[in-house]
Amino acid sequence: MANEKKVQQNTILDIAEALKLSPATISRALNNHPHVKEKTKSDVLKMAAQLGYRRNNMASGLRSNKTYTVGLIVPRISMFFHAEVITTIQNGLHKHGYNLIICQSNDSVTMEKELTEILFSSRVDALIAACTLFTTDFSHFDKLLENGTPVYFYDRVPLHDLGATIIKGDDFRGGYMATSHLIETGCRKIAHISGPLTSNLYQNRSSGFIKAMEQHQIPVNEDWIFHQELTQNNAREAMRKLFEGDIVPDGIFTDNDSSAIAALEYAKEIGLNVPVDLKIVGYSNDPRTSIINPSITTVEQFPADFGKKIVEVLIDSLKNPNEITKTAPIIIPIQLIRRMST
Amino acid sequence: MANEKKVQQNTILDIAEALKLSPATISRALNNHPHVKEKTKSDVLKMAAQLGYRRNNMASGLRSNKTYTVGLIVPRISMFFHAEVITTIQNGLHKHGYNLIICQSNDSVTMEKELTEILFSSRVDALIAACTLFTTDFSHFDKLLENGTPVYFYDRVPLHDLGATIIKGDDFRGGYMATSHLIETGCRKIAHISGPLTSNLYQNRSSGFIKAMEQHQIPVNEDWIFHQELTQNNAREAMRKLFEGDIVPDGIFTDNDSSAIAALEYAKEIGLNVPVDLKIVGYSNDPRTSIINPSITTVEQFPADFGKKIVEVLIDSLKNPNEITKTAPIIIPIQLIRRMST
DNA sequence: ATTATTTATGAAAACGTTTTCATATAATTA
DNA sequence: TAATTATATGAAAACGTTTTCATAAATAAT
Repeated sequence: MANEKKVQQNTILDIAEALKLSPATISRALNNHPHVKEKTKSDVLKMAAQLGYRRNNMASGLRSNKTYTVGLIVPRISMFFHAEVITTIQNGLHKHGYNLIICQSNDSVTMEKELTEILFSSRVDALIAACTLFTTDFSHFDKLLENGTPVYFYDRVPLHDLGATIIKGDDFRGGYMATSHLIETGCRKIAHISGPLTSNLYQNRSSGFIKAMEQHQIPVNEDWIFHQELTQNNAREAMRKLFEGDIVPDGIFTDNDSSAIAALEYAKEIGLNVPVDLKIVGYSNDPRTSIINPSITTVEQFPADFGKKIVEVLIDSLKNPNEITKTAPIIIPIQLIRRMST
Repeated sequence: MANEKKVQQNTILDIAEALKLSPATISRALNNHPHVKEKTKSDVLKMAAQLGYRRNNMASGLRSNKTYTVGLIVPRISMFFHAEVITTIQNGLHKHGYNLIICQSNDSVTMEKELTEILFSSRVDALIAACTLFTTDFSHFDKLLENGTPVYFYDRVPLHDLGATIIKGDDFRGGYMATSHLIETGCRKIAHISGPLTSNLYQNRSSGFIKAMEQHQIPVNEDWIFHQELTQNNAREAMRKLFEGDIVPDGIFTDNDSSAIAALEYAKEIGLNVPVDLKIVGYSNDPRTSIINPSITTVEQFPADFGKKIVEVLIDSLKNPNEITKTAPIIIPIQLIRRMST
């Protein structure tokens, strides 16, 4: 295909010539400018269709300084939560005529920085980011903010104010409810498998855990709180440690569902009966939690609500660029989904 | 944030002025052009960093007619197979300095057409597409091809030649192996839950199914082959029909894993023992198939191999745009993963 | 020392739009 | 009818690069 003769693309000048009009009028007609005759508009549209004209976004964006493109940086699109958020955002933006460039950081800070630079180079009209679990320095976003490009952080958000809009889940409440539920179903010896404390997510879920424990006057055993990357291997390792001691837990709250699944599988392997001997609560309502046997109690985060809210505030501030849009963090409520594991 | 004073971005002219050089030299230095002195290059790079300069991709792309951007259209990023392919492609392209714009068609033909137009407007250097199950008219890709933009179809590909490169799984062999496996484990009454015949995927998997049956001289019951959208509901509906008759199947081959899961759950609900009473084979090796009890035998498609191959041929043809790159369809091998359901 | 070649730089055009400013025509008002 | 206003269009500049062409400076060849 590459060696076939390339067909010259028609530009606005070709339409202008065909209709004996100036390029300015063509541009205005195509952009539905009020000061152009209806007859002219329809003529232009007809001719554009006939010539197979398609606007060159680079030329347009260069001149008008608007790209109608939003950048998105996400750790991994294959994570169920993010896939859902992205889908909602993309469909929402599409309705408003905006496109989305989706990038994955693979949870690497270096990659996140690089992608931010690239998206700035592309002059996206706005940037949405779910940061790496290890991002503590957010200065790579400064360039965008200085430039007046709105930035939206969701899920994994900066711990201090940057002048960006923040949309996050109610992680404290999630941790609190998950733990309270374990306590209410009879657990007294509860372990917590959590993620790195560099992330707001795990800080808050852990605080919720501790709050629930204290409120029910159950002593918190520091050795039973694990802050580590939430991989299946790490979860198994934690389980091994927990169950090699004299006193073993009767309840486990994990900060994601992969860990909950790993914990459940480990428990089954060592002959425990879940939920009789051990109860487990995960986080995120990953589709796997409802399929595994026993199904796992987890915390629903409503990713579609994240997406909807992001589109709402983003479109609002793109449509009214001069308004003061500094808002307090937006919190998306969570809900405990009770299943067979508790 | 939007109302803060916008900082004027530095351009190539600012660097030129600061160094008392012409913009042409700056451009050449930044692009590592051979005809520029080493000293000048390093001066320019230093000054660019100092001024926080970042190339404007629109200006650059407009002039040079290269965007270093590849478009991707996919039915849904949340499908495990596609998520894996995308991740591999993105990481691969990134290494070569290319960016990826990921778009979802939501399996809507209209959306697919619209996205194709938009990506053309953005003048992507290449387009990768996994089409809708219902795409039979591929003329919306013509524009790109006429323009000399290479197009790559993977997984769901056109049935006739378009002048684009095709990368697909060995669906015939997948269907054949899955069915043979059922037969070899003792099944004689085998049903097939397949997708719409508008897609090459299901045509080929079905052919593989029939071939295996015929080869083992097992009569094919047309009523036991379902061609419908592969939703969980449709799968349950098919199961209901299959098990309301006098003769019921002892083996089921479904063309995706969601259907296999639905079939398994239905079987459990009506009191069947899988794999004793009924054996089930799915397709795609979705993570859920290894978690469910019993785990489901399925066909691994090696999405990462798809991604790698696509990047390979794509980069090759972008680097040598004038070579004849017309290739025969590239077939990615599959592998049967045996699990507890058979 | 002169000419030819290589190396490094600059001036200016070009990419395809949008937008400002000016102006011609049509419609309205005095 | 003349003056004013509203409507519709065009000319030309602008956006920030890259690239062609020309040329100056440095080096090599005669």
